[in-house]
Amino acid sequence: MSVTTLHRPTHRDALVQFEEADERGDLITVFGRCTVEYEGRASSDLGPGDRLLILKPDGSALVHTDEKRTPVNWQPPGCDHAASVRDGRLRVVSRRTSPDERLVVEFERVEQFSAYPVTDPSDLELRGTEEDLRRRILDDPDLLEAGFEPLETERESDAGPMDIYGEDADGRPVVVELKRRRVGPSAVGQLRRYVDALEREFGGRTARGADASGDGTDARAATDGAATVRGILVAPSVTDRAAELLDEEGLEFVSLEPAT
Amino acid sequence: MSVTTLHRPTHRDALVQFEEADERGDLITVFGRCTVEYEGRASSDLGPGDRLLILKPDGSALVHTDEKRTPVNWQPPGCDHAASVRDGRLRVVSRRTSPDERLVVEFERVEQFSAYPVTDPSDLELRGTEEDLRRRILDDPDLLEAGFEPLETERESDAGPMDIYGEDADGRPVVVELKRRRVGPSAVGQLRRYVDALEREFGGRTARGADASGDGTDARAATDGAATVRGILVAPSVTDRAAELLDEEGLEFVSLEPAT
DNA sequence: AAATTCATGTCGTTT
DNA sequence: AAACGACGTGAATTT
Repeated sequence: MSVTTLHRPTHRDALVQFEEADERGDLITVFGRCTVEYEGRASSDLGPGDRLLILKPDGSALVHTDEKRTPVNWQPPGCDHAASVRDGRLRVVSRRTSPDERLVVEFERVEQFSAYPVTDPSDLELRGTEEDLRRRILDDPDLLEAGFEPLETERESDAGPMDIYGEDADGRPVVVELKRRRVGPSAVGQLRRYVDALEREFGGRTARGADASGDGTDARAATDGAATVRGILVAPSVTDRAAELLDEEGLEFVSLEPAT
Repeated sequence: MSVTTLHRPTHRDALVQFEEADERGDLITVFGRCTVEYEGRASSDLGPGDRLLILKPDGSALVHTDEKRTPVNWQPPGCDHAASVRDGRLRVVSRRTSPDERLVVEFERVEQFSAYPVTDPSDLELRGTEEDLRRRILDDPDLLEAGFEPLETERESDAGPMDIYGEDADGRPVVVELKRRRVGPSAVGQLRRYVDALEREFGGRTARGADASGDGTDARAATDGAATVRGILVAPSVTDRAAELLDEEGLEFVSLEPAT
């Protein structure tokens, strides 16, 4: 296991090492003054500057500047990397198809070329996800509200699969939408789509806007005879606008975090 | 301008170079066998493996494996990086506050340490964005439909700013929501929020669900006396589910791409 | 390959 | 600092 490094190599030398490292499946970095062109879903040009190019054996490419977590240009996994010397420059091209995308990095000078034999046997263990929040509720449904009974996760509907589907203490259907962090308007819209889909499915009418008092105790279910579906958004908190929307739509909110 | 590189340095030597590079504002890379811990908005653990750590002078940190465009662990810009030697390991900690987050990378062995004096005077020029799509329509409003007159961009409403606000040939208010790529259900929800907000503002009633024929020519505006707001989604294409939703909501779609 | 949704999303802009 | 939405979002999962 050894790292290959060239300092201020000729383009030709860098090219040779690139080919060998690519063959070995090494992770390659190239640092130097370069320009970058991208064409694909969008297109971009980047003038001369010093950047770090990273080529991974899985076919991804990253161009990093001195700022930002996000690369200034990149290519997702699945690309073919190729290098060549042309017009006195080291030219690296990373291509893929569907969608057709091409990234071209041209170095007028290479300050350093390195190749790393990367191996990573470990998997990331991540905690505090939406999945954890779901488990928390399924383990103790009363966290949502007393008497809640989860019946299904990822239950299918015309609007797609809902996070948790169940019934409340009165036997009314309940759709639960989970978010691991504070939510805005879009999460309310998402919950509403599920509630609407379920009410269409049950042949009931939407409660939307009808229960202006917001206490959720209107008697339509009795007078109307149709199932009134409750929608509950579960998240640590909501923004003001999302709270207004929830109110307008007759939807509910329960504050819960993924982990204790 | 020169790159500093150490091969298989002692932790002490790596530490010294880290301090100097950090002081200079260099971009630092460390490659070697390490473990990673993260705690903040979520938390994670990563067992031993060979990875490339990148520390940027803006305070961001990236831990890259041999796969993926996204780092396996990271810290956004604005963090303080610090290194130390402890228990025979080179320990790099990257911290920030609000939110409180901490990334700890411990190298049992450093294969290579490098420091790059990165400078990037160029700005990325990106084409094919939503902004380009907007300009296209404002330059030639007939692309949307004959007689459309844009009146305002980023017009404020209870539901937030809308992309384009204008009037059609009949003087009816029109909300336009732009997307640079194929859209799904959430874009429809977003457009609907703007339309609803505008109809509340105008004191009108929503057209939602009322115009089941979908031809948009119902006479409520006349019989009701209230302004009926039209909502038009502009994107290259829509998914089936999004098309159904548009239909249900009485909203419209126009196919347009950012660039010609 | 397309569709849908989560994400430690990140990033920019405005309040 | 919070809110809101775009992003060449990426990545996982299911159809």
